[in-house]
Amino acid sequence: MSFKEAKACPIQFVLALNDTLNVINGKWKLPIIGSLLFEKRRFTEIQRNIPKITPRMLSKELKDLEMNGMVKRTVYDTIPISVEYELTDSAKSLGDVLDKMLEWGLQHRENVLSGS
Amino acid sequence: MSFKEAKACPIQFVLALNDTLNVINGKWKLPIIGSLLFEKRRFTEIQRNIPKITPRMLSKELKDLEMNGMVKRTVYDTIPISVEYELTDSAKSLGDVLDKMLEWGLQHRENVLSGS
DNA sequence: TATAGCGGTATACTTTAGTATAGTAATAAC
DNA sequence: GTTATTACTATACTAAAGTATACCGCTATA
Repeated sequence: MSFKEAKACPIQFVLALNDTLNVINGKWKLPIIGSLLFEKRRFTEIQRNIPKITPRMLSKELKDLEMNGMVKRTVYDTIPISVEYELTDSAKSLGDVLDKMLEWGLQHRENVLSGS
Repeated sequence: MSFKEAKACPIQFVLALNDTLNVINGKWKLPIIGSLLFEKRRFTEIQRNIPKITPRMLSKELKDLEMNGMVKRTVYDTIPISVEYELTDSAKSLGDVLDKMLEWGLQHRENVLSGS
C-alpha cells in the first residue's frame, strides 16, 4: 500500500500513518527517543540528557511511548529500586523513517531557498 | 547524514527533521495535502473534500502551507475571481516520506499486536 | 428583490498541550 | 539528624491549537 493508493484504501492508510505520527508527535517524543537510541537509560539520566524537560512531562511521555510499544520499562529490585528504559526493536526501526524525513527536509529546504 | 549520526551533527539534523514535521503537523495539513495530491483545487472544493474543516482553519493552513513552499496559490482574474491551490513539486515528493511512515506504521502495528 | 456561491475574515470561545512548583517514600551518605 | 538521590505524582497554571458562529464584498441566478 502506498500514499498514492489512498483513494483505494483510505482507512488502513489513515490508521497506519496516524500511528506513525502519534509516536513522534509532541515536543518531547523525539528527544526522548534520541536519548534512548544508543543506550538504555534511567529516568534521571534521560532528564539530564534533555535539560528543559520537567519530570511530569518525561513521566507522561515515557508512559505514552510504553503504551505504544516504543519503550520497554524494566524495574530492578535493587534498594532503592532502579528503573531502566530502552527502545523496542520497532522503535529502533523508526530510524529509517526519520532518515527519510531528514533527507526530505534537507532537499525541501534547498528547493525553497532556490525558489523552485 | 542519517539519524544515527545525530551525535555528530545535531543542529542540521534537528532543523531538517523539524522542517519535515512542521509541514505535516496539526490536524488538517495531511488531509489538505491529500486533497491536492491528484489535482489542483479551489478553496470551496477543498472544503467540500474535508467535510469538518472550518473556513478559518482551511484558510490558515493553506497560508501556512504556502509559506512553507508546499502549496502554490494562483488567483485568476475572472469575474468574480477564482483561486486555485496546487502542490509544489517538493510537496509531491513528500509522498515518498509518507509511504515510509505508512509502511512503518503497518509493521509496528503488527509487531505490537504479536507481542514482540 | 431575494437568495446563493465564492473566497475568505472577525470575534469569542473551548480543548489540548505544556509549564511551574512543590511534594512523596525509601534509602544512603555526611 | 540533616541533606541528597531516585523515580516519580499532585495541583495549579499558561499557551497553543482548534471550534463555533457570524459576517464581508462581489456577482450570478431565480
